[in-house]
Amino acid sequence: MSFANTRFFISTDVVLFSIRNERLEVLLVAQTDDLWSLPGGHTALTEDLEASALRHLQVQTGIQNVYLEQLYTFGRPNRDPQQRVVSVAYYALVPSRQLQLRALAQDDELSWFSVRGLPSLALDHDEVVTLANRRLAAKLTYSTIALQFLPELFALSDLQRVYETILGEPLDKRNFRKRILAMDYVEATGELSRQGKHRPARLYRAKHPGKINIIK
Amino acid sequence: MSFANTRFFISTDVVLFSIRNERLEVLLVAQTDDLWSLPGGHTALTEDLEASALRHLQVQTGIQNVYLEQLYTFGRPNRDPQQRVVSVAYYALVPSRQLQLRALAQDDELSWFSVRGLPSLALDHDEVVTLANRRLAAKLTYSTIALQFLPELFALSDLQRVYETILGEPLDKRNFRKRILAMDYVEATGELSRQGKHRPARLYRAKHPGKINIIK
DNA sequence: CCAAAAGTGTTCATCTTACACCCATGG
DNA sequence: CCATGGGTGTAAGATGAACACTTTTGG
Repeated sequence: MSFANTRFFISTDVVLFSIRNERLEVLLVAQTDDLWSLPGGHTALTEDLEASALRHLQVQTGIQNVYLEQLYTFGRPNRDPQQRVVSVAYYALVPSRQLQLRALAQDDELSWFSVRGLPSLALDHDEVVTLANRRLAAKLTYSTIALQFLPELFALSDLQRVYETILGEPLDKRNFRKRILAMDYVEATGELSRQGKHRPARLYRAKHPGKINIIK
Repeated sequence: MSFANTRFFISTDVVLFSIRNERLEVLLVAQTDDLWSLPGGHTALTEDLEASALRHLQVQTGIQNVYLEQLYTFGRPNRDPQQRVVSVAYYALVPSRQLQLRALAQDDELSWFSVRGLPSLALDHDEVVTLANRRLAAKLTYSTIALQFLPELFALSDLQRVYETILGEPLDKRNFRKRILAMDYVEATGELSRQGKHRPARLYRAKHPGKINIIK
């Protein structure tokens, strides 16, 4: 087996999710008019895979400090007709506040799209998004991953909205709160939100921010 | 970025599990005395990743027709000190009957090891096995994956033994049977096992063999 | 007739679901 | 004082856990 014949390009691609406008949205990079792709690109020979994913995300979108998790590796021989590229796909979650700031600072080669209304995507990126979406929904129900969509301080109704948006169905407020509090992975801060013309909400914080716990 | 500098070796490695001697065991390939590795090796440029995993498994162990699932991609820059290799790891399950036949037909460069008693492994293969073991245990509880360890016809007590072996704890026979039958993914065949000096067991078969269903 | 594994139901505790009203605030 | 979202408990149903004896076979 010749060496030259067994060497591959590797790329890392990131499905960056956030919750905006009560929808689950994905950040995409414009390739041409009407063709979009996931942020990502070739990995350097000396670079860790995760570092590669974070680097491309940073360069192309300015976003840092995200929750990042490996999703799947896509390697069909002709997924890219130009050259053989194996793509190690990741997904990442950012709070909506953080992302609104960054997105506004970017030019219009970047745009958010609802996962139910994606434009044409390069290569097999639609497959990647679909898989990431399924994984996210599954993980919601048995982990504390939802907190990654929220800022440091949040109201329980904010958290409920995250679940409802991703699962696509309304949840009972009392049962939701009971369940979340019983899990014991958030704690009340004593602070109140005081926004909107209604009763202020108590603000909570994650007990172990950045850490994803598996529950039950 | 130069082309020559961004091309990687890719290998596929397989954690092949089976249940032997009431234990969860893994098939390893001898590298040297006292150093073992997972079956696997370089992927060819025109080859699909899954095909690569199956090919190395076939060549090195003679085993075919296994349940195979992608596990994780390992790409730390110095995981292999010789050269930069990114490893796409898979795990596979085979019924104990099938494997006994094949294993006996092989020479002694292959050996089964209990997951609690592994020898020294090459590279990061111990990490790979640990992750595969965790994934398998998790998947047992929410899918029909356990059936992949059994032959076409099996008794419910065989299935129970699979669960007990992987989970490492005894299960209540009545509750177990109730649960399995309620899930409705196996059906009685009417045949009996008639082996051993005790009452014969009814034999069941998977309703959708080869297909892994997510349950509940 | 003895040993060994197969087969079978009921009870109690726990968890899950459904459901409606008062509270605090801003305008 | 009105509109808006925040906050709270209980009862009924579903699910899960504990538990012991009879059956069928081979030797």
